[in-house]
Amino acid sequence: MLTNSKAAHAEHDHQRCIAAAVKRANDLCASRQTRLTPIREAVLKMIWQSHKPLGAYAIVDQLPEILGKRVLAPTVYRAIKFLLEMQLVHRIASLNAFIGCPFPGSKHSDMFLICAACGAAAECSAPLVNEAISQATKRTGFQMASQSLEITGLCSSCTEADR
Amino acid sequence: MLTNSKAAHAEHDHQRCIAAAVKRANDLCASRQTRLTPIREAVLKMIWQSHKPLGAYAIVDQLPEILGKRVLAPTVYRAIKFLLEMQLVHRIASLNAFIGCPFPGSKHSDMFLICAACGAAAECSAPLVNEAISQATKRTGFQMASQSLEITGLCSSCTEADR
DNA sequence: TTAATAACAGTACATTATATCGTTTTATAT
DNA sequence: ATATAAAACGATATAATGTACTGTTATTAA
Repeated sequence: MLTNSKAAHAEHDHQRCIAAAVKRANDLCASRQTRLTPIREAVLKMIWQSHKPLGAYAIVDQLPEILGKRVLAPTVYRAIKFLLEMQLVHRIASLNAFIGCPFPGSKHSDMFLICAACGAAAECSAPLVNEAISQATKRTGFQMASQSLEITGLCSSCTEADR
Repeated sequence: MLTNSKAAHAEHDHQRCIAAAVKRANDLCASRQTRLTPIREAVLKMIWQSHKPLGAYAIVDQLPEILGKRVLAPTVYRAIKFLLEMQLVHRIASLNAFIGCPFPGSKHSDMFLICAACGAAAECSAPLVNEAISQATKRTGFQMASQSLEITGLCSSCTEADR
């Protein structure tokens, strides 16, 4: 199973984590001839500041720290829209919040493991889950276009912390 | 596979469908010693008016037709909260909308098949999917508490209509 | 009947998201 | 290099969704 749950739910060099995400973003935009403008890059960095899904207005509030100037909600939403289209971030519907995608650019339907204690969310690729969903869906005659699978609970770090 | 996708996505006697849902609700509330008040019943009926997930403010707007008087948003949200707690309705996070539950009272984690064409959503129980999710989740050390699985696409009726 | 609890009415407000329009910046074609 | 078109942004306003809180009414339990 491919997963970034270790990265999301445990200690790691997060500055490097952010830098890698920005590099992937730059590469992706270059290959698609789209522009990772300063605002878009700042929003992406902001979202990657932690592994916790971040709301749009939290981005609005905190963006000056990274961007050096204040921007308004529509600007942030425009940037988010772009990042979603580039698949650089995902929207967590159950939280109205956004999280960085570790595998940008390629089509994928992963599940998200959202920790109710620490707030972190891990994107987790589970082929068998997708296979089961695909089969179950087809069997009803439904033609699937996209899926959203969000799991809430306690991540391994927070479970251990409990004991 | 248990599914109500036929009911949701095809012609059927919908008045009976609503009546059955209200009866289940009455039974459930009786057995749990909670009250299906006129407002709660009206909200439930409203949600069951179609198999399309209904937004809270759509309920506010249309409820007078069923209830005979106007109620405000907090009242509707209170009723929805109760119906959610009784598991008489589900919230579709990706739509900010609510849909009647055909199997109320019992704990279950079903997938929702949401048709982008007709708007109908079908709750669909898929044990193999849940099993796969459970396994994949456990393997990361994550302790699952709840899940939300929403599929978007075209239902069989709308697919056929395409041809 | 009274006290406690649950449900509701109403106001205000918080949060999330988008429409619109004018301006600036960037890319493209001459 | 310059004109033109397209993309991105700034700013205002407002829509849509959801909740906090206070006081009142209805229901239940003692």
